[in-house]
Amino acid sequence: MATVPEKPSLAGLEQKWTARWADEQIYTFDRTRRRHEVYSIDTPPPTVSGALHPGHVCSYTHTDTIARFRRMRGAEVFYPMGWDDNGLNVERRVQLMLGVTCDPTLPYDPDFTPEQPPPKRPVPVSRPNFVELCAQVTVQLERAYHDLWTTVGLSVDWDLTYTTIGDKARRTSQRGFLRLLHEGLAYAAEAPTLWDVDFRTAVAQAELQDRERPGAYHRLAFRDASGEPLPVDTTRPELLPACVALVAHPDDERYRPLFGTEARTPLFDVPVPVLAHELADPEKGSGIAMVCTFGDTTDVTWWRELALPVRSIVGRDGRLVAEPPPGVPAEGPWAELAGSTVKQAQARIVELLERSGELVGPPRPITHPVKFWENGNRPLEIVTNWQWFIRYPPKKDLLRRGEELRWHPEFMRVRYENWVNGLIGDWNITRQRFFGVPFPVWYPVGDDGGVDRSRPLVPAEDRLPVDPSTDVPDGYDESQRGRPGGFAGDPDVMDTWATSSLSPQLVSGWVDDPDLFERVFPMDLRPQAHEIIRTWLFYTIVRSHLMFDRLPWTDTAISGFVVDPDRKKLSKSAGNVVAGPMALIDEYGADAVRYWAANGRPGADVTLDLNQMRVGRRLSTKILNASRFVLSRLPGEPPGDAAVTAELDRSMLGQLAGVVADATAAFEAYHYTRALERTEAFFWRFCDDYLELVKGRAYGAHDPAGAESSHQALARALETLLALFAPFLPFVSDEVWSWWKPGSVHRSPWPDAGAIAALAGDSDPVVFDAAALVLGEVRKAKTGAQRSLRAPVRRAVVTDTPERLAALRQAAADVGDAGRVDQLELVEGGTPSVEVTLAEE
RNA sequence: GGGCGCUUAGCUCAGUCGGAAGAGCACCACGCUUACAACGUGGGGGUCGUCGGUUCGAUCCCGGCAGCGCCCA
Repeated sequence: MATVPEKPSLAGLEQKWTARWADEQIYTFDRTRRRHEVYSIDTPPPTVSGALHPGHVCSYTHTDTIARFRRMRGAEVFYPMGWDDNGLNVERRVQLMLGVTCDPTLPYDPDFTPEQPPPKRPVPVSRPNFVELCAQVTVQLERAYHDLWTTVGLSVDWDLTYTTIGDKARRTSQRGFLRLLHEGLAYAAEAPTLWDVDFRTAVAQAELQDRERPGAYHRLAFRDASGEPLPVDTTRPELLPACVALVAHPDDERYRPLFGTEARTPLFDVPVPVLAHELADPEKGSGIAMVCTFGDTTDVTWWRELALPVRSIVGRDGRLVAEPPPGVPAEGPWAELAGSTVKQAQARIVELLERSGELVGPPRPITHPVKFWENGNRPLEIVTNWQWFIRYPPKKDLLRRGEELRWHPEFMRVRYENWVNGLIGDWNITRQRFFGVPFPVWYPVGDDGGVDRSRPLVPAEDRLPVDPSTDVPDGYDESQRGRPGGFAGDPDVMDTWATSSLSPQLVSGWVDDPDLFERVFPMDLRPQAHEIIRTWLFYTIVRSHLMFDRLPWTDTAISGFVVDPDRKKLSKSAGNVVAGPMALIDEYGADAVRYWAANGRPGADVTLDLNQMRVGRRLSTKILNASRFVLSRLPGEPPGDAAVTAELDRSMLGQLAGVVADATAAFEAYHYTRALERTEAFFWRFCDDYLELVKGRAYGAHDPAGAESSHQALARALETLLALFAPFLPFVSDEVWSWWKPGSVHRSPWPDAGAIAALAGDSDPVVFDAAALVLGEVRKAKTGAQRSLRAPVRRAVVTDTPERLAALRQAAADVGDAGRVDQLELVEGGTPSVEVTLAEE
């Protein structure tokens, strides 16, 4: 029988149950189960950058409630965790924490230890040293994440944990790349590339951000074919030496006569063609624009579509290159520009133009959007560079995949469609960084010492993962590295998304565990935040489409983000420090923090609301106390065949069956918030009304049959409510479960609405409602008279319809007990009322 | 400039099929009652952003506008 603590408490439940769940392997994936029995989750690997905030807890809790529901519903849940420790975020973190910077030209120093505290000026270290430090830092940070996730009660199987920089990730990533390469879906090209001059790396379209920046139109005096002045507006006069054409709109009457003729640039006197293109905006500036290689993405489009030559002037360091572009003499103005930064070059060239009289009027200041890398500090430049690309499938195919996928909430689908429709070019997966997955590629070095990028050397798949900077291609030896007739490794690493876009393949054992892969792939659920629909979700669909011709999962649940109340409310309230997630758990308990999180619907932003956490804590306490009461009333576990005979009990169970049906349907549709709401609302009615009404009968105040009926109803209702709460409040629900049941509630079956309905039989919901209503009126009378709720009632007269009175009559004795009513009279009549006369004091 | 979402009590939010506005918190009052005073019981509190349309009837459906937020350009 139940062993109920004298004074149940929430204190220490997290440690107690976290340890026990781990010991008993409650969440361990049973890999003997077949695909149709499995529910598999493609968990977002959090970026290991060190900053944990309540937002993490929120969205991961959402997923956990779904995982727990599915597990109780009978599915074998495949729920891994991953760490995104690959890429630039980690590099930046390491540079900051340890005061080091990577210099790939340095040799490895096995004895290097970072200075403490980190020096102000970063110490250059070799690439192997740098990668080593990245690995050390991520291990530290991952431990903190692991502690938070277990304390908040995520039911992940930790044996399945992966990282995006580990061996398996590199194998998966490199194999995925090689497969696409063999099919011609990955290719290398020397192409204009968005380039961050500070971080010295290429940037993908998805990582762009427009920022409003001040600029100025400068009017430059070109000359047309007949030598007449042709003023052209530009915001980037420094790119004049890179000018390869002028364009205007085909319908622009002002410039139509010039199409097909040549103009000459000011200062440099270089001939450039005047051409027509729809993208030229007649409203913008002079209506005729310089095409430079390359000022912005429109330049790239013009350059490609109009088949223009290249005159590159900006180098990868953001400075003008030493050699002038073709057609521009090295002497003269170029000599004054070479080697200067873009900013310096602009000032200089404006001076030169003013001196030559080729600047028309003063510059006109404007504010315009400029493209930045989302992590960058200076505007992006466009440089030509050798890069690896993944070829996108046709847009219609990608859109069809978006339609196939079930989105929760539905409206998030639009963001995917908008993104696909706006795609330009292919996916550049090359990053000129250090801590990432290298391309598994070498190139032959010709006898002249030149690297031949057109004939890449690739390893067999069973050699993966390889690092071309230390490994050697088949048929060569290390002495031939960089030598004429030898080989050279590809120096770059992949974009971190090129790895994380394979997360379903990575966790499912695509490269090393075909048996597991069969059992969990394609997966069921991709939970993630909305701001990475255009990156992670999109790229994952692209990879799965190209490699498997199918969606990687059937459903995606998109979470909103946590809104900081300080930003909305008092911004300067004294001492209002935003608490970290661990501090919140310490103060309110993990169940309470989860309760707050679960109030955020899929796709909706969640306000960080400490009050909701208090409410969650109160609910948890209530569950302890109510359970203690119920269990202390049961003389033993009621026999399985004990019938529920009292109409009040059946009415309550009938309503509970409805709640179970609702909660189940809500969960199936990923509306966990609604499932919680329904459960919680019923639970409070169960406590406030049913427990009060049934108390006397359960004590045995009347006949044994009535007592037995109440015992059976109480036991069934309690176990049902604990199970309904289990996905949200895993700690307190398993605590109570352990008082009287074997095993864990989290491996127990989800309640069956049909079975509860069967127990209730042909029950009438009005019995419970009417009894609760009268009890409420009796309380109101006592409160209004400022009397104790124990105060006896001499007489209560209930007026209502014959039907409702008939229902109430079934629970009359219970109402009398609970309200201490001496005489309960039922009168048929028009206007329903309850008249209460208290006994004399 | 285009798209999406939101706007309901002081606060955080529900509101299903178009049929008399809901919960919790906060506030006020009362009550130590044998599960719970870290509690319970009850009460007050609304022009459902705004203007128009459809309808016998609109928080709900349609259109315009405003504010807030996000995504894209």
